[in-house]
Amino acid sequence: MQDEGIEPNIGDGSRRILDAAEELFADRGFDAVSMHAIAQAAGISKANIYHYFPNKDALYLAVLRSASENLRTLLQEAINSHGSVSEILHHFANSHLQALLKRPRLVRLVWREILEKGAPRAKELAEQGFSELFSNLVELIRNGQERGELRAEIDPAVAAILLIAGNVFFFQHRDTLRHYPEVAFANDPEAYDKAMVELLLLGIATPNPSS
Amino acid sequence: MQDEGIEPNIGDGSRRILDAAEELFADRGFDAVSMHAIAQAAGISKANIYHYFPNKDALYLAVLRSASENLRTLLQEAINSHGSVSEILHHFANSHLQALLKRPRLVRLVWREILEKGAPRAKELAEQGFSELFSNLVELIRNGQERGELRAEIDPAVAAILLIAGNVFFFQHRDTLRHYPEVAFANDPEAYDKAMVELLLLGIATPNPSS
DNA sequence: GTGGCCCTCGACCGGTTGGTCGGTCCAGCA
DNA sequence: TGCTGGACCGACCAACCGGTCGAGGGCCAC
Repeated sequence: MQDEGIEPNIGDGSRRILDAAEELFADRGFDAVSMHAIAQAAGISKANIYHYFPNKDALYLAVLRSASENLRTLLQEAINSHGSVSEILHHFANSHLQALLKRPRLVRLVWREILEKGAPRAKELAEQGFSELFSNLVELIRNGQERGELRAEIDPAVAAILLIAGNVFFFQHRDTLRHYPEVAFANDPEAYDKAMVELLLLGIATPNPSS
Repeated sequence: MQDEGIEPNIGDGSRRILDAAEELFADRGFDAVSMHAIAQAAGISKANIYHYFPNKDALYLAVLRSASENLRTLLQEAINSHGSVSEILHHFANSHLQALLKRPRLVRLVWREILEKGAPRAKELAEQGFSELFSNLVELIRNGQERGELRAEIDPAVAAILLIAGNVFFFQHRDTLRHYPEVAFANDPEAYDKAMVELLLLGIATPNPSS
Protein backbone atom coordinates (compact mmCIF):
# COMPACT_ATOMS: atom_id res chain seq x y z
CA MET A 1 0.00 0.00 0.00
CA GLN A 2 0.98 3.58 -0.35
CA ASP A 3 2.34 5.75 2.39
CA GLU A 4 -0.11 8.36 3.55
CA GLY A 5 1.35 11.81 3.25
CA ILE A 6 4.35 11.74 5.52
CA GLU A 7 6.69 9.06 6.73
CA PRO A 8 5.09 7.75 9.93
CA ASN A 9 8.21 7.08 12.00
CA ILE A 10 10.30 10.24 12.13
CA GLY A 11 11.61 10.26 15.65
CA ASP A 12 14.65 11.82 17.18
CA GLY A 13 16.69 8.68 16.55
CA SER A 14 16.09 8.46 12.83
CA ARG A 15 16.37 12.23 12.47
CA ARG A 16 20.00 12.22 13.52
CA ILE A 17 20.72 9.34 11.19
CA LEU A 18 19.08 11.14 8.30
CA ASP A 19 21.04 14.30 9.00
CA ALA A 20 24.37 12.53 9.12
CA ALA A 21 23.57 10.46 6.06
CA GLU A 22 22.41 13.50 4.11
CA GLU A 23 25.70 15.30 4.59
CA LEU A 24 27.83 12.30 3.78
CA PHE A 25 25.81 11.24 0.73
CA ALA A 26 25.78 14.80 -0.60
CA ASP A 27 29.55 15.15 -0.22
CA ARG A 28 30.77 11.78 -1.36
CA GLY A 29 27.96 9.90 -3.09
CA PHE A 30 26.21 6.66 -2.33
CA ASP A 31 29.00 4.15 -2.84
CA ALA A 32 31.72 6.13 -1.13
CA VAL A 33 29.81 6.28 2.16
CA SER A 34 29.79 3.24 4.42
CA MET A 35 27.14 2.49 7.00
CA HIS A 36 29.88 2.54 9.59
CA ALA A 37 30.77 6.11 8.64
CA ILE A 38 27.14 7.17 8.89
CA ALA A 39 26.79 5.56 12.30
CA GLN A 40 29.95 7.25 13.50
CA ALA A 41 28.78 10.64 12.24
CA ALA A 42 25.42 10.12 13.94
CA GLY A 43 27.06 9.01 17.16
CA ILE A 44 25.42 5.59 17.28
CA SER A 45 26.30 2.03 16.40
CA LYS A 46 26.01 0.69 12.89
CA ALA A 47 23.55 -2.00 13.96
CA ASN A 48 21.28 0.65 15.36
CA ILE A 49 20.78 2.15 11.93
CA TYR A 50 19.16 -1.11 10.90
CA HIS A 51 16.64 -0.67 13.65
CA TYR A 52 15.24 2.34 11.78
CA PHE A 53 16.03 1.50 8.16
CA PRO A 54 15.91 -1.96 6.59
CA ASN A 55 19.01 -1.44 4.44
CA LYS A 56 21.34 1.09 2.89
CA ASP A 57 19.19 1.68 -0.17
CA ALA A 58 16.15 2.45 1.95
CA LEU A 59 18.17 4.90 4.01
CA TYR A 60 19.44 6.63 0.89
CA LEU A 61 15.91 6.76 -0.48
CA ALA A 62 14.61 8.27 2.74
CA VAL A 63 17.37 10.87 2.67
CA LEU A 64 16.59 11.67 -0.94
CA ARG A 65 12.87 11.87 -0.31
CA SER A 66 13.35 14.24 2.60
CA ALA A 67 15.81 16.35 0.63
CA SER A 68 13.54 16.49 -2.40
CA GLU A 69 10.57 17.62 -0.37
CA ASN A 70 12.54 20.26 1.50
CA LEU A 71 14.10 21.52 -1.68
CA ARG A 72 10.75 21.60 -3.42
CA THR A 73 9.07 23.72 -0.76
CA LEU A 74 12.14 25.93 -0.69
CA LEU A 75 12.00 26.48 -4.43
CA GLN A 76 8.25 26.94 -4.38
CA GLU A 77 8.68 30.27 -2.65
CA ALA A 78 10.45 31.62 -5.70
CA ILE A 79 7.30 31.67 -7.81
CA ASN A 80 5.14 33.62 -5.36
CA SER A 81 5.41 37.19 -6.51
CA HIS A 82 3.58 39.89 -8.41
CA GLY A 83 4.18 43.11 -10.25
CA SER A 84 5.56 43.71 -13.69
CA VAL A 85 7.21 40.87 -15.53
CA SER A 86 10.56 42.47 -14.93
CA GLU A 87 9.94 42.56 -11.20
CA ILE A 88 8.62 39.03 -11.16
CA LEU A 89 11.62 37.67 -13.02
CA HIS A 90 14.04 39.52 -10.79
CA HIS A 91 12.29 38.15 -7.73
CA PHE A 92 12.15 34.67 -9.17
CA ALA A 93 15.84 34.57 -10.05
CA ASN A 94 16.87 35.97 -6.72
CA SER A 95 14.67 33.66 -4.67
CA HIS A 96 15.73 30.67 -6.71
CA LEU A 97 19.43 31.31 -6.25
CA GLN A 98 18.99 32.15 -2.58
CA ALA A 99 17.18 28.85 -2.10
CA LEU A 100 20.02 26.96 -3.76
CA LEU A 101 22.64 28.72 -1.66
CA LYS A 102 20.66 28.28 1.53
CA ARG A 103 20.75 24.49 1.49
CA PRO A 104 23.67 23.49 -0.72
CA ARG A 105 23.69 19.97 0.67
CA LEU A 106 20.16 19.31 -0.53
CA VAL A 107 20.93 20.67 -3.96
CA ARG A 108 24.10 18.66 -4.40
CA LEU A 109 22.37 15.51 -3.20
CA VAL A 110 19.45 15.85 -5.56
CA TRP A 111 21.60 16.95 -8.47
CA ARG A 112 23.91 14.02 -7.98
CA GLU A 113 20.98 11.68 -8.32
CA ILE A 114 19.73 13.41 -11.45
CA LEU A 115 23.09 13.21 -13.17
CA GLU A 116 23.72 9.59 -12.27
CA LYS A 117 23.47 7.23 -15.19
CA GLY A 118 24.53 3.87 -13.85
CA ALA A 119 21.90 3.23 -11.19
CA PRO A 120 19.09 5.79 -11.10
CA ARG A 121 17.70 5.05 -7.67
CA ALA A 122 15.00 7.71 -7.60
CA LYS A 123 15.45 9.94 -10.58
CA GLU A 124 11.80 10.93 -10.86
CA LEU A 125 11.75 11.81 -7.18
CA ALA A 126 14.73 14.10 -7.57
CA GLU A 127 13.38 15.65 -10.75
CA GLN A 128 10.00 16.65 -9.41
CA GLY A 129 11.34 19.83 -7.89
CA PHE A 130 12.76 21.01 -11.18
CA SER A 131 9.62 19.94 -12.97
CA GLU A 132 7.34 22.22 -10.97
CA LEU A 133 9.76 25.08 -11.09
CA PHE A 134 10.23 24.82 -14.81
CA SER A 135 6.53 24.56 -15.64
CA ASN A 136 5.69 27.50 -13.43
CA LEU A 137 8.42 29.63 -14.92
CA VAL A 138 7.34 28.81 -18.45
CA GLU A 139 3.78 29.73 -17.57
CA LEU A 140 4.99 32.94 -16.01
CA ILE A 141 6.88 33.95 -19.14
CA ARG A 142 3.94 33.01 -21.31
CA ASN A 143 1.74 35.34 -19.29
CA GLY A 144 4.26 38.09 -19.85
CA GLN A 145 4.03 37.47 -23.56
CA GLU A 146 0.24 37.62 -23.55
CA ARG A 147 0.35 40.88 -21.67
CA GLY A 148 2.73 42.24 -24.29
CA GLU A 149 5.56 42.83 -21.89
CA LEU A 150 7.69 40.11 -23.45
CA ARG A 151 8.39 39.51 -27.10
CA ALA A 152 6.03 36.98 -28.65
CA GLU A 153 8.72 35.50 -30.91
CA ILE A 154 10.81 33.98 -28.13
CA ASP A 155 10.41 30.41 -26.93
CA PRO A 156 9.33 30.54 -23.27
CA ALA A 157 11.06 27.25 -22.59
CA VAL A 158 14.41 28.56 -23.82
CA ALA A 159 14.11 31.65 -21.67
CA ALA A 160 13.15 29.56 -18.64
CA ILE A 161 16.06 27.19 -19.17
CA LEU A 162 18.49 30.07 -19.50
CA LEU A 163 17.34 31.62 -16.27
CA ILE A 164 17.49 28.41 -14.28
CA ALA A 165 20.72 27.33 -15.93
CA GLY A 166 22.34 30.63 -15.12
CA ASN A 167 21.51 30.23 -11.47
CA VAL A 168 22.47 26.59 -11.29
CA PHE A 169 25.77 27.26 -13.00
CA PHE A 170 26.55 30.05 -10.60
CA PHE A 171 25.67 27.83 -7.66
CA GLN A 172 27.73 24.91 -8.83
CA HIS A 173 30.81 26.88 -9.82
CA ARG A 174 30.86 29.76 -7.40
CA ASP A 175 34.04 28.45 -5.80
CA THR A 176 35.75 28.19 -9.15
CA LEU A 177 34.49 31.56 -10.32
CA ARG A 178 36.17 33.24 -7.39
CA HIS A 179 39.54 32.57 -8.99
CA TYR A 180 38.82 34.56 -12.13
CA PRO A 181 39.67 38.25 -12.21
CA GLU A 182 37.03 38.77 -14.91
CA VAL A 183 34.34 37.77 -12.43
CA ALA A 184 33.46 40.59 -10.08
CA PHE A 185 30.28 39.05 -8.68
CA ALA A 186 31.49 35.68 -7.40
CA ASN A 187 30.73 36.65 -3.82
CA ASP A 188 27.58 38.60 -4.60
CA PRO A 189 24.77 36.39 -5.90
CA GLU A 190 22.28 39.25 -5.84
CA ALA A 191 24.44 41.37 -8.10
CA TYR A 192 24.90 38.41 -10.40
CA ASP A 193 21.17 37.76 -10.63
CA LYS A 194 20.43 41.42 -11.20
CA ALA A 195 22.87 41.57 -14.09
CA MET A 196 21.67 38.28 -15.48
CA VAL A 197 17.98 39.17 -15.54
CA GLU A 198 18.66 42.58 -17.02
CA LEU A 199 20.77 40.95 -19.66
CA LEU A 200 18.02 38.47 -20.42
CA LEU A 201 15.44 41.22 -20.64
CA LEU A 202 17.32 43.68 -22.80
CA GLY A 203 19.74 41.42 -24.67
CA ILE A 204 23.42 41.98 -25.22
CA ALA A 205 23.28 43.43 -28.71
CA THR A 206 23.16 47.15 -29.27
CA PRO A 207 19.54 48.03 -30.00
CA ASN A 208 18.84 48.67 -33.64
CA PRO A 209 17.54 52.25 -34.01
CA SER A 210 15.55 51.39 -37.15
CA SER A 211 13.51 48.63 -35.60
CA MET B 1 53.39 10.69 -35.13
CA GLN B 2 51.92 8.60 -32.40
CA ASP B 3 54.10 9.85 -29.57
CA GLU B 4 52.14 12.27 -27.42
CA GLY B 5 55.16 13.38 -25.49
CA ILE B 6 53.59 13.41 -22.06
CA GLU B 7 52.63 9.97 -20.88
CA PRO B 8 55.56 7.70 -21.74
CA ASN B 9 53.79 4.36 -21.96
CA ILE B 10 50.60 4.57 -23.96
CA GLY B 11 50.52 1.23 -25.69
CA ASP B 12 47.69 -0.89 -26.94
CA GLY B 13 47.39 -2.62 -23.59
CA SER B 14 46.93 0.43 -21.45
CA ARG B 15 44.75 2.06 -24.10
CA ARG B 16 42.11 -0.63 -23.73
CA ILE B 17 42.26 -0.31 -19.97
CA LEU B 18 41.84 3.45 -20.16
CA ASP B 19 38.90 3.13 -22.53
CA ALA B 20 37.08 0.66 -20.34
CA ALA B 21 37.83 2.62 -17.18
CA GLU B 22 36.72 5.87 -18.77
CA GLU B 23 33.29 4.53 -19.60
CA LEU B 24 32.79 2.91 -16.21
CA PHE B 25 34.05 5.88 -14.21
CA ALA B 26 31.94 8.28 -16.22
CA ASP B 27 28.79 6.22 -15.73
CA ARG B 28 29.12 5.17 -12.12
CA GLY B 29 31.84 7.21 -10.45
CA PHE B 30 35.10 6.25 -8.80
CA ASP B 31 33.88 4.27 -5.82
CA ALA B 32 31.18 2.33 -7.61
CA VAL B 33 33.63 0.83 -10.10
CA SER B 34 35.80 -2.09 -9.02
CA MET B 35 39.11 -3.01 -10.58
CA HIS B 36 37.61 -6.38 -11.38
CA ALA B 37 34.86 -4.72 -13.39
CA ILE B 38 37.38 -2.65 -15.30
CA ALA B 39 39.49 -5.71 -16.06
CA GLN B 40 36.43 -7.59 -17.26
CA ALA B 41 35.35 -4.71 -19.48
CA ALA B 42 38.85 -4.47 -20.92
CA GLY B 43 39.01 -8.22 -21.47
CA ILE B 44 42.07 -8.78 -19.32
CA SER B 45 42.86 -9.95 -15.82
CA LYS B 46 42.71 -7.66 -12.85
CA ALA B 47 46.35 -8.27 -12.01
CA ASN B 48 47.33 -7.09 -15.46
CA ILE B 49 45.96 -3.63 -14.76
CA TYR B 50 48.55 -3.32 -12.03
CA HIS B 51 51.22 -3.99 -14.61
CA TYR B 52 50.35 -0.65 -16.22
CA PHE B 53 49.05 1.39 -13.30
CA PRO B 54 50.36 1.30 -9.72
CA ASN B 55 46.92 1.58 -8.12
CA LYS B 56 43.32 2.56 -8.66
CA ASP B 57 43.89 6.24 -7.96
CA ALA B 58 46.64 6.44 -10.55
CA LEU B 59 44.39 4.77 -13.09
CA TYR B 60 41.59 7.20 -12.37
CA LEU B 61 43.98 10.11 -12.62
CA ALA B 62 45.29 8.87 -15.96
CA VAL B 63 41.73 8.52 -17.24
CA LEU B 64 40.89 12.00 -16.06
CA ARG B 65 44.02 13.48 -17.57
CA SER B 66 43.31 11.89 -20.91
CA ALA B 67 39.69 12.97 -20.81
CA SER B 68 40.56 16.52 -19.85
CA GLU B 69 43.04 16.87 -22.69
CA ASN B 70 40.66 15.44 -25.25
CA LEU B 71 37.82 17.59 -24.04
CA ARG B 72 40.00 20.65 -24.06
CA THR B 73 41.09 20.24 -27.66
CA LEU B 74 37.50 19.47 -28.60
CA LEU B 75 36.24 22.65 -26.98
CA GLN B 76 39.09 24.67 -28.42
CA GLU B 77 37.56 24.37 -31.87
CA ALA B 78 34.56 26.35 -30.73
CA ILE B 79 36.48 29.61 -30.48
CA ASN B 80 37.93 29.55 -33.99
CA SER B 81 35.58 31.63 -36.05
CA HIS B 82 35.15 35.05 -37.60
CA GLY B 83 32.51 37.38 -38.89
CA SER B 84 30.08 39.58 -37.04
CA VAL B 85 29.63 39.13 -33.34
CA SER B 86 26.29 37.55 -33.95
CA GLU B 87 27.81 35.00 -36.31
CA ILE B 88 30.69 34.33 -33.95
CA LEU B 89 28.41 33.72 -30.99
CA HIS B 90 26.15 31.47 -33.00
CA HIS B 91 29.13 29.47 -34.15
CA PHE B 92 30.60 29.35 -30.68
CA ALA B 93 27.42 28.12 -29.05
CA ASN B 94 26.83 25.54 -31.72
CA SER B 95 30.37 24.21 -31.70
CA HIS B 96 30.44 24.13 -27.94
CA LEU B 97 27.23 22.14 -27.63
CA GLN B 98 28.21 19.83 -30.47
CA ALA B 99 31.49 19.14 -28.69
CA LEU B 100 29.67 18.27 -25.50
CA LEU B 101 27.24 15.99 -27.30
CA LYS B 102 30.00 14.35 -29.30
CA ARG B 103 31.81 12.92 -26.30
CA PRO B 104 29.30 12.76 -23.47
CA ARG B 105 31.46 10.34 -21.51
CA LEU B 106 34.31 12.79 -21.29
CA VAL B 107 32.01 15.58 -20.20
CA ARG B 108 30.30 13.55 -17.50
CA LEU B 109 33.63 12.29 -16.23
CA VAL B 110 35.16 15.74 -15.95
CA TRP B 111 32.01 17.30 -14.57
CA ARG B 112 31.74 14.63 -11.93
CA GLU B 113 35.19 15.49 -10.71
CA ILE B 114 34.44 19.21 -10.65
CA LEU B 115 31.30 18.75 -8.58
CA GLU B 116 32.91 16.35 -6.13
CA LYS B 117 33.47 17.83 -2.73
CA GLY B 118 34.62 14.95 -0.58
CA ALA B 119 37.84 13.98 -2.31
CA PRO B 120 38.90 16.34 -5.07
CA ARG B 121 41.38 14.15 -6.85
CA ALA B 122 42.28 16.47 -9.67
CA LYS B 123 39.94 19.39 -9.64
CA GLU B 124 42.32 21.84 -11.25
CA LEU B 125 42.99 19.35 -14.02
CA ALA B 126 39.31 19.03 -14.76
CA GLU B 127 38.72 22.75 -14.59
CA GLN B 128 41.37 23.79 -17.06
CA GLY B 129 39.11 23.13 -20.03
CA PHE B 130 36.43 25.44 -18.72
CA SER B 131 39.02 28.02 -17.78
CA GLU B 132 40.32 28.47 -21.30
CA LEU B 133 36.87 28.42 -22.79
CA PHE B 134 35.55 30.98 -20.38
CA SER B 135 38.44 33.39 -20.77
CA ASN B 136 38.29 33.20 -24.54
CA LEU B 137 34.56 33.79 -24.58
CA VAL B 138 34.84 36.78 -22.28
CA GLU B 139 37.53 38.25 -24.52
CA LEU B 140 35.34 37.62 -27.52
CA ILE B 141 32.41 39.46 -26.02
CA ARG B 142 34.65 42.30 -24.92
CA ASN B 143 35.84 42.71 -28.48
CA GLY B 144 32.24 42.91 -29.59
CA GLN B 145 31.68 45.68 -27.09
CA GLU B 146 34.68 47.63 -28.31
CA ARG B 147 33.47 47.35 -31.86
CA GLY B 148 30.10 48.69 -30.74
CA GLU B 149 28.18 45.60 -31.75
CA LEU B 150 27.40 44.72 -28.16
CA ARG B 151 26.09 46.97 -25.44
CA ALA B 152 28.82 48.41 -23.28
CA GLU B 153 26.75 48.25 -20.10
CA ILE B 154 26.62 44.46 -19.88
CA ASP B 155 29.11 42.42 -17.88
CA PRO B 156 30.96 40.16 -20.35
CA ALA B 157 31.43 37.52 -17.67
CA VAL B 158 27.69 37.28 -17.05
CA ALA B 159 26.99 36.93 -20.74
CA ALA B 160 29.68 34.29 -21.09
CA ILE B 161 28.38 32.33 -18.14
CA LEU B 162 24.84 32.43 -19.47
CA LEU B 163 25.91 31.09 -22.83
CA ILE B 164 27.99 28.27 -21.42
CA ALA B 165 25.44 27.50 -18.71
CA GLY B 166 22.66 27.29 -21.27
CA ASN B 167 24.59 24.73 -23.26
CA VAL B 168 25.71 22.74 -20.25
CA PHE B 169 22.20 22.64 -18.87
CA PHE B 170 20.83 21.43 -22.16
CA PHE B 171 23.50 18.77 -22.36
CA GLN B 172 22.97 17.52 -18.83
CA HIS B 173 19.19 17.49 -18.91
CA ARG B 174 18.38 16.68 -22.50
CA ASP B 175 16.91 13.33 -21.47
CA THR B 176 14.69 14.96 -18.88
CA LEU B 177 13.67 17.77 -21.21
CA ARG B 178 12.30 15.29 -23.69
CA HIS B 179 9.44 14.57 -21.32
CA TYR B 180 8.13 18.12 -21.28
CA PRO B 181 5.54 19.11 -23.87
CA GLU B 182 6.65 22.74 -23.52
CA VAL B 183 10.07 21.82 -24.89
CA ALA B 184 10.02 21.49 -28.65
CA PHE B 185 13.79 21.43 -29.17
CA ALA B 186 14.87 18.57 -26.90
CA ASN B 187 16.02 16.52 -29.90
CA ASP B 188 17.37 19.46 -31.88
CA PRO B 189 20.41 21.06 -30.23
CA GLU B 190 21.01 23.35 -33.21
CA ALA B 191 17.54 24.80 -32.96
CA TYR B 192 17.99 25.25 -29.24
CA ASP B 193 21.29 27.07 -29.67
CA LYS B 194 19.87 29.26 -32.41
CA ALA B 195 16.98 30.32 -30.20
CA MET B 196 19.25 30.78 -27.20
CA VAL B 197 21.79 33.02 -28.92
CA GLU B 198 19.05 35.10 -30.55
CA LEU B 199 17.41 35.46 -27.18
CA LEU B 200 20.70 36.52 -25.63
CA LEU B 201 21.33 39.02 -28.38
CA LEU B 202 17.94 40.67 -28.54
CA GLY B 203 16.59 40.06 -25.05
CA ILE B 204 13.17 38.80 -24.12
CA ALA B 205 11.52 42.13 -23.33
CA THR B 206 9.58 44.01 -25.95
CA PRO B 207 11.90 46.73 -27.29
CA ASN B 208 9.36 49.51 -26.82
CA PRO B 209 7.48 49.43 -23.52
CA SER B 210 3.70 49.58 -23.84
CA SER B 211 2.99 52.18 -26.49
C1' DG C 1 9.01 -8.82 41.40
C1' DT C 2 8.54 -10.05 36.22
C1' DG C 3 7.24 -10.05 31.77
C1' DG C 4 7.02 -7.60 27.52
C1' DC C 5 8.78 -3.65 24.55
C1' DC C 6 11.67 -0.57 22.44
C1' DC C 7 16.62 0.99 21.85
C1' DT C 8 21.10 0.06 21.65
C1' DC C 9 25.17 -2.48 21.12
C1' DG C 10 29.47 -5.75 20.27
C1' DA C 11 30.43 -9.60 17.82
C1' DC C 12 29.97 -11.96 13.94
C1' DC C 13 28.82 -13.56 8.81
C1' DG C 14 29.63 -14.27 3.82
C1' DG C 15 31.07 -11.67 0.11
C1' DT C 16 33.78 -8.10 -2.18
C1' DT C 17 37.37 -4.78 -2.19
C1' DG C 18 42.11 -3.01 -3.65
C1' DG C 19 46.30 -4.97 -4.05
C1' DT C 20 50.22 -8.80 -4.08
C1' DC C 21 52.78 -12.80 -5.52
C1' DG C 22 54.75 -16.57 -7.94
C1' DG C 23 54.79 -18.16 -12.12
C1' DT C 24 53.66 -18.89 -17.42
C1' DC C 25 53.99 -17.47 -22.05
C1' DC C 26 56.46 -15.69 -25.90
C1' DA C 27 58.93 -12.39 -29.03
C1' DG C 28 63.58 -10.58 -29.59
C1' DC C 29 68.24 -11.41 -29.60
C1' DA C 30 72.78 -13.44 -28.99
C1' DT D 1 70.00 -22.76 -28.72
C1' DG D 2 69.34 -20.57 -24.48
C1' DC D 3 68.52 -16.20 -22.11
C1' DT D 4 65.99 -12.11 -21.03
C1' DG D 5 62.28 -9.15 -20.05
C1' DG D 6 57.79 -7.43 -20.76
C1' DA D 7 52.89 -8.94 -21.02
C1' DC D 8 49.79 -11.56 -18.70
C1' DC D 9 47.32 -14.55 -15.36
C1' DG D 10 45.13 -17.59 -11.24
C1' DA D 11 45.33 -17.74 -6.64
C1' DC D 12 45.74 -15.50 -2.71
C1' DC D 13 45.65 -11.78 1.19
C1' DA D 14 44.09 -8.53 4.81
C1' DA D 15 40.72 -5.20 5.21
C1' DC D 16 36.37 -3.69 4.73
C1' DC D 17 31.67 -3.99 3.02
C1' DG D 18 26.41 -4.44 4.01
C1' DG D 19 23.78 -6.93 6.93
C1' DT D 20 22.45 -10.31 10.98
C1' DC D 21 22.09 -11.95 15.66
C1' DG D 22 21.66 -12.49 20.47
C1' DA D 23 22.02 -10.10 24.40
C1' DG D 24 21.69 -6.42 27.43
C1' DG D 25 19.40 -2.32 29.72
C1' DG D 26 15.87 1.22 30.80
C1' DC D 27 10.91 1.74 31.26
C1' DC D 28 6.10 0.94 32.13
C1' DA D 29 2.01 -2.05 33.33
C1' DC D 30 0.80 -5.46 36.21
